[in-house]
Amino acid sequence: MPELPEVETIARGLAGRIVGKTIASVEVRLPKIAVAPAGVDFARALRGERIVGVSRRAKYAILELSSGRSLVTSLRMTGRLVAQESGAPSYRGTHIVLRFTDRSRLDFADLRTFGRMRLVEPGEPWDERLGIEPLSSGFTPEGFIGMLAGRTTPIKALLLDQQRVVGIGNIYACEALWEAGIRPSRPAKALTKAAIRRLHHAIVDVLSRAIDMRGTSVDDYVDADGLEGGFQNVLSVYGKLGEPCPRCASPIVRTVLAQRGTWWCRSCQR
DNA sequence: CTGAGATCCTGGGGGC
DNA sequence: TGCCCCCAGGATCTCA
Repeated sequence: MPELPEVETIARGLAGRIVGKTIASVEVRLPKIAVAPAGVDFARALRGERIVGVSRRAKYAILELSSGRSLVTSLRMTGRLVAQESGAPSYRGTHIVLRFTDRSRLDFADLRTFGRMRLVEPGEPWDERLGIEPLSSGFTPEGFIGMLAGRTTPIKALLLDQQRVVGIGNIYACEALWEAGIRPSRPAKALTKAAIRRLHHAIVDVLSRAIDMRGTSVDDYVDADGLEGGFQNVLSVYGKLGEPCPRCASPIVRTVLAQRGTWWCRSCQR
């Protein structure tokens, strides 16, 4: 599942591969994937656009286009955004192909077809409901304390809520809660300020380390060059049912919380 | 506002 | 071995 570190890695990789290129043609093989404003033809509108930048907001990769429009891509669970040279084979489930004037390509593949590429007009609000970026200076321990105040929601569910803090998915929610020593089911309002500070630090730490290691490849994630990340090799609890906790050696358990598999240590997460 | 549940898909795992 | 069934999971929408 591409979360913040994976999308950040993809965006950085794409920036080095496709910025400056001009779109010659667009092939839409599965129309529902390509979203455009009413009356705008996705493929036709993109033709002739030059890629002037690639960025990330939350779990979205954003191609900034020369007209001022943006191409906002969500990968959901199995989406892949890969820069390809001319003639390179496509991944299975490739639904949209951007062909550049130098004949290289940008492929969007998604086996489960939950992802989207959305063409956004200049100034069109598409991210109004997104919360704060956890790696921005605006994400402070004090602000995080205020965000959790009075909330009865299990802390893990709150971490997954993109209207609060963006970019955290199931993997990094589990890992950050383990690092902070917090039980995933704890109501947010029941956490002490000290625990919230630990969690704030753990979120920033886990996401930063995962970016340094170019993301976590547990399912389908690959970066813009088609390469796997490295953070799956240093996970502490995610997917580790029955394995010893790296901190206290108790076996890792799996429960379901907010409809998601949740791995944690009964002994040292309180 | 808040939280719960349904929805979308398909590969892969479990059961027999 | 083969086949069928069922489920995970992010974001969005509906409903209470």
